[in-house]
Amino acid sequence: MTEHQIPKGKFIASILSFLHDQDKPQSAYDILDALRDEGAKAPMQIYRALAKLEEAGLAHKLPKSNSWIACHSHHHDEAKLLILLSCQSCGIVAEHEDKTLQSALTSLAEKSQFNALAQTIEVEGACLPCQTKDKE
Amino acid sequence: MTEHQIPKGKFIASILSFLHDQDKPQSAYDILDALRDEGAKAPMQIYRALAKLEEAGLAHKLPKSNSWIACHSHHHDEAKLLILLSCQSCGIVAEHEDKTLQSALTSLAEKSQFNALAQTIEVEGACLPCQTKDKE
DNA sequence: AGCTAAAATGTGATGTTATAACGCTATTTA
DNA sequence: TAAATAGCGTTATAACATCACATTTTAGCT
Repeated sequence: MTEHQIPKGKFIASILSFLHDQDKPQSAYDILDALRDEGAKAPMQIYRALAKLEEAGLAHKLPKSNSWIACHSHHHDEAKLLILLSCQSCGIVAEHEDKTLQSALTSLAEKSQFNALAQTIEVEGACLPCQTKDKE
Repeated sequence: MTEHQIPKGKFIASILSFLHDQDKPQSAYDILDALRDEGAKAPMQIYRALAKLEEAGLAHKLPKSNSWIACHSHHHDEAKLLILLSCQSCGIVAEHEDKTLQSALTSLAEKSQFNALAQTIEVEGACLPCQTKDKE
């Protein structure tokens, strides 16, 4: 069981490190720009690396906002459902897993005889700081 | 409480009717092509109408596949969470609501003090016919 | 080491999805 | 009717993503 090993590839480590340094999700083109120094020239180079990172569980794509974050937790060992609470106001993303939610989804899928793959769910809303901020 | 009224707008009715006729999600550009006859010429016309339809709960965007379906159910009266089971093989999408899932998400959001907006969750996987088909 | 097959990479072109911006027209409201 | 608002048409452009194909690197073999 050798999960979470860092896949090999030219830009893998730089992307991971760049994403870790950011507190907000980055688009593939943001990443591309950040890696010009290291020789990145074309989007394909970034997308290829992101695909590997995602497969390895080391990065997550936010499906609604077409951007990526590095995985900040060590919990995804057999996780099938990752919930990303994404603040529309400030961009911060919190990663969660939730057994209840996961089993509810599993049982819904079973009832529907649907074979669900591992999922990332992006929930948009407002984080606490922004809720209070926005009331001003 | 005047939900689910059809919003006004030149292409609203045609889009809704077109989407209803399709058994699979359509991209904005698919819709544009389908509505050439009726005078549609630019993507903006379609995106504007889709935004209204979505807001009215009459159409849903699949966040992972950037495509739209008409709402096929009448259940979204106060729904905050819509689950779309989307078959990667044949493209069919089933709409579900699930109280357990919804309350699990609500309680996760509360614990995190996150103010979640109404959500559409796209779950990718394989529908029953495709599961059996793919075993051949 | 030398060979080979597979995997990874570089790169230009292209495809796909979505919005900005701005002017015009129709409708509502004062 | 004048002003304000909402809707619409249109061009251009931004933003996101993949195809296709040549080249290089790597891993496994003898």
